[in-house]
Amino acid sequence: MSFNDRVYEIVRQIPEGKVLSYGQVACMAGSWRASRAVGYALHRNPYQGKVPCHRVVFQDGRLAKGFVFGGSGVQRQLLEAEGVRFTDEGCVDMGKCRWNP
DNA sequence: CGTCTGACACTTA
DNA sequence: TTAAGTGCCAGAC
Repeated sequence: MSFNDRVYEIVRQIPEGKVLSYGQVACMAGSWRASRAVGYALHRNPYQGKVPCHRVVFQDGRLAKGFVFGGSGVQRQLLEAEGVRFTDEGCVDMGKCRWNP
């Protein structure tokens, strides 16, 4: 079990309508500073389709600039379809949609 | 094996 | 408040 696998397992457990920040995932994985590693792990995303990487956003609730799996616009569409609230600024309502068990 | 880069987060100026 | 700098982990060269 590596840090990378831990990240996948955590992201995969995110319920619909909820999102997580890179820092949050990194903290659950063991190191809150490994936010970069989290982003890179999702970038490779070997479990694409099983791991909802679109539910992982910035700490502010904003989406990545140049996403790889289809574009940030697609990510917003996916999140909206799951019930995630978006502001006019294109940010997710972390106050209500942040998955915090 | 050493070095650089990258879907970030946090601190300080 | 905004901007810049620093630190972390994993992968690629």
